[in-house]
Amino acid sequence: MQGPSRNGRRVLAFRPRPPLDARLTLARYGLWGEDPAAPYRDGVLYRVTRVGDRAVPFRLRPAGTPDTPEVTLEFEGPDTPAVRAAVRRDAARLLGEGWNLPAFYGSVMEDPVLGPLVRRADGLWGLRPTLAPDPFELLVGAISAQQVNLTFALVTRARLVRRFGEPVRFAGVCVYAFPRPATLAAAAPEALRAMQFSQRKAEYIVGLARTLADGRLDLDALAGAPDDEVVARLTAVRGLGRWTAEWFLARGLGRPDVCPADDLGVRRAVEALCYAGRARDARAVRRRAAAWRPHRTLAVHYVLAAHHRARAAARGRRG
DNA sequence: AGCCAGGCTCTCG
DNA sequence: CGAGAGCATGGC
Repeated sequence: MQGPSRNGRRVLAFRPRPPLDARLTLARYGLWGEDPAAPYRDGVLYRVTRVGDRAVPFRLRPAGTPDTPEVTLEFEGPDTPAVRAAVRRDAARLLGEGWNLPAFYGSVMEDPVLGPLVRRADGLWGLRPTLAPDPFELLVGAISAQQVNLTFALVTRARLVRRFGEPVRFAGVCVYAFPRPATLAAAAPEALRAMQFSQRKAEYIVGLARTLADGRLDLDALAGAPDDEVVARLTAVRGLGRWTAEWFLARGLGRPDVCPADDLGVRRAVEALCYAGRARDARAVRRRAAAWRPHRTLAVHYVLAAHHRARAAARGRRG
């Protein structure tokens, strides 16, 4: 798996288990503007992973086909087992390597909505939900996205990253390590106000950072807890509600059977694909999603992707 | 101009 | 409890 050093950079090449459409999976990084903690250029994703106190930049370059996927990782730093493991782990999460797509595809083959979406010819073959490499980054991103459009959410979060994150230059690209909880715990909420976070969101973010920095909550430890306990632990923190907790379960912990029905995008997608575009509330969406057990996370991801694709196509036709 | 954005907390009946 | 107000700003 380990390759030679090239241009002073370490190279790791591997073949993930198919099916995996890496381009499709990573496409979300270009959708709502650039994230300085995850710049996506010409199909190559740049990231920084932390190993101890060291910030290690790397980039992920997909190749091959969904049925014969190939990935090249390049990183800059000491070539130790710990560094290689950290880079490989983050790449596995970014590519959603842990999802069991064959089981999901087999399970929903006869579903009237999902069946057509999971066929080889549909174009979503090999799509996998990306898992956030950093749980704190995921939660801050979720708070940023509460109640505002995603473009604006990403703008505010990008300001936060540039102000409090750690810039690293790699292969001519500036990529930021997302700020650590201790850094934001020491920040003044007023500094976040200046980035156009609302007063409440500024308090939520700094409060969460303090809760984590103090050790009152250990996000990594939640990996071993059942879904409902994770939700209870997270929603006990001010600013984290059910939507954020379910998003964390799905996109942070990779739990297979979660339907974040409070999510506006999920609701719109289910309305479009299951109810001919007629309005439905979160309870109705949850009822509909019950048919997709025990693969609701993947099901929701595919419905979202299909809806997004249809909208993009409609925009393209209009000009 | 006005309404909606990938919610959440707080208050009140 | 369930419903409703307030939050702050950008885009259509």
